[in-house]
Amino acid sequence: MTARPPARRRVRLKEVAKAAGLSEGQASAALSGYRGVSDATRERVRKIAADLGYQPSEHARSLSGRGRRTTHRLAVVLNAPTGVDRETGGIAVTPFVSPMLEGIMLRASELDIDVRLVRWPDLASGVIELAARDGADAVVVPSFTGLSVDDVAALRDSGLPFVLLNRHFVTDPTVPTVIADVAGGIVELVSRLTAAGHRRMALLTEVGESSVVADYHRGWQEATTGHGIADSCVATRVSHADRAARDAAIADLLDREPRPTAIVAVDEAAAHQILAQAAARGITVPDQLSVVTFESMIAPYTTPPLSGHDLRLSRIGARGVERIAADWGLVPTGAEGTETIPPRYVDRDSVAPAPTLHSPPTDTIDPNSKD
Amino acid sequence: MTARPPARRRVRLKEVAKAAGLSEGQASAALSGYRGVSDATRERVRKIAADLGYQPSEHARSLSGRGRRTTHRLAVVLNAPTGVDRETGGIAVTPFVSPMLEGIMLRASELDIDVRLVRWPDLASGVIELAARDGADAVVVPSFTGLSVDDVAALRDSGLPFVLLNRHFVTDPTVPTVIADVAGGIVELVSRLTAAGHRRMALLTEVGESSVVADYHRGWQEATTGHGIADSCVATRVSHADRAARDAAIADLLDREPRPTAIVAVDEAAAHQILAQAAARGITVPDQLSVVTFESMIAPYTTPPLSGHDLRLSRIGARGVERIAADWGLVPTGAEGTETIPPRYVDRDSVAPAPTLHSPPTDTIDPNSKD
DNA sequence: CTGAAAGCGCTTACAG
DNA sequence: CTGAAAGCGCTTACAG
Repeated sequence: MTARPPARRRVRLKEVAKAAGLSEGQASAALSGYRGVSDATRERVRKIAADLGYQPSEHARSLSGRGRRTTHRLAVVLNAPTGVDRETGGIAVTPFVSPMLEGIMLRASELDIDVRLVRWPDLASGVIELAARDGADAVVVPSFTGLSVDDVAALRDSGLPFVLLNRHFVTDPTVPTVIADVAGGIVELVSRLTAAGHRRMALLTEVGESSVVADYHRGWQEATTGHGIADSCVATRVSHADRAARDAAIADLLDREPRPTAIVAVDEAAAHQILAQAAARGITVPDQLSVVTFESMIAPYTTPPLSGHDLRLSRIGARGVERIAADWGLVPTGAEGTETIPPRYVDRDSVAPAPTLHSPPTDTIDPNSKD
Repeated sequence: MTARPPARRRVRLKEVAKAAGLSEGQASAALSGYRGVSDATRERVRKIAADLGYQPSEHARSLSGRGRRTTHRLAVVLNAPTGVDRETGGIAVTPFVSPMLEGIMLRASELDIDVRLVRWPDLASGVIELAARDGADAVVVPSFTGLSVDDVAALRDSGLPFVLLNRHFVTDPTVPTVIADVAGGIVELVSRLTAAGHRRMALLTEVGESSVVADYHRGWQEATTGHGIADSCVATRVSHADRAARDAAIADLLDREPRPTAIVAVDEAAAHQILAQAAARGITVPDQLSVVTFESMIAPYTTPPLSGHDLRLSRIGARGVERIAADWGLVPTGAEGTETIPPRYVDRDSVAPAPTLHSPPTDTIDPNSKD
């Protein structure tokens, strides 16, 4: 049991009104209503309320009136399989969701918004239930991999404002969403690497139907084709949950002949594994191999530190909250439909110009190699 | 603007009652009241409510009755200086608070509890205000470094259940709190290192008045004294925010003669810095120097991977929520007062038996050294 | 076991 | 600009 003394009696509006010699309606208007009240009395009532320590009940407030400005409640819907946390014994959040959630919480805090995490196997009916019982005033859905257009329709039907995070529909750009511009990031990255002389590159992403993963591949396709190096580049999908499979895919990449001179691993743990396997093979990074990632939690601490794009996921979470807040009139209205946050490239130490030798180590060096 | 169709009219209790041919009071009792209702009608009303899609209003629920079981709102109070997040432009959460917050969110989600982050320079008045306006039903305070006994008194006065995380008062063990048993962790660690032959050890902690830091030093004092090696051990406090100072302190530790054979750096970024400086000096880890940390986010990815105690901060957050939930009758009552979560030691690769040479490298080896 | 009423703490038409 | 009343959607005494 935690400490709990007798709760102090709360000050009600009635008492404030009485102290001010006014009716409740008057006091209410003076304090928060839009009804005309003379500045003098308004000021007087404010003062009295403050002195008495009056705090309006949020429940009464939202029950009366037609949903006046009160505290807003935001539901953050997590999709089912995020893994079990052995610490809490409950659900755990993935490395991708974690920073988004932090951005959500922080921005919500600044805007006085309550947040509730909810977990529904069935998003559609769940959200409608939430809406019906005052359980939430809006919904934000981070990284809902399996989200379908039907789910979005149900979301619309619920009447609740909503926004999708890191999930979008190319077929319907009007769906409110905030995503990282990973396609743009990949395009920029391929240009950067190409400029540094790289021709043989590899992309390693997650399997699954995620729209974000699709973006990586779309950007990759565009960029490598644009630079005329599509034939010497390879894009691999692997399940990061299956460590053995992931490590085998990495080994395969490293043992290829000719070996890629640059590998882009979206997942930073995979990038770390590339560093480890490269070290085991005597391949030096970045001299013989450049490695880039799209995460930035452990990147500064690997050997060498991993260069990469920071997806700014906490910013995405924060922007999601702002989109909702704009609907509520809490902040100025900004973007509509699909909104894109550009990733930010951070150069650490794992990227260097392509090695001039482009064949297996046994070959001689050809300094004039152009492929 | 996000999508927002005309909100569907909600089903009210009155309509359920009418459909069932009962009064509102009857229907209410059948659905949720403790008042006697025949099983037959209860079942019938339930069915009708479900068919109609009835969802009780949480606002009405908590406004009427005397605070019946409805959704609970938990305020998480963050202390002021947690740093500014350049991503969100708002406050950011420290590496210590982040996992606690995640544990809180996750466990709260499972128990259907809303969470709101609040940030108050003045904890006491803030909490009282929260309580008065229905802004929260309980408060959890993670890592409130500057928390005083006066603040705790104010917390008690608010009438809200509360729990402190990672902060305790030895002078008053009845204050509800959940902390990591860092003193116990240090004692265990010193025993482990002593058994591995280490005699010259160093502890690196944060400056400041934190009760947790005090625990580290208490455990260190106890353990090194108990093993009779207090004279050859050193405990250093440094501000981790001041990188230059931190790095200088680490350099000082590494350049000492004789050099410590084991360094315990609570902060893992500091431990990483030790690895980096050791590598620069040609000191091999773990052969010539063992390094241990008390965090575990980047630890698996450094070179070599850092051994260390996992403080299980997300578990601490989850337990904090459970303590509150027990107050609300949501879960069975458990611990009272100060509750301790033992850290878990994870051996990676940065710890080895002490090197037999105990003098500067220029000396000869004395295999019989007993210090 | 059941009906009809009062009331939770506010806000907002509706009259003056 | 101001008073007095109605009502938000529920629950809980209070009578039968």
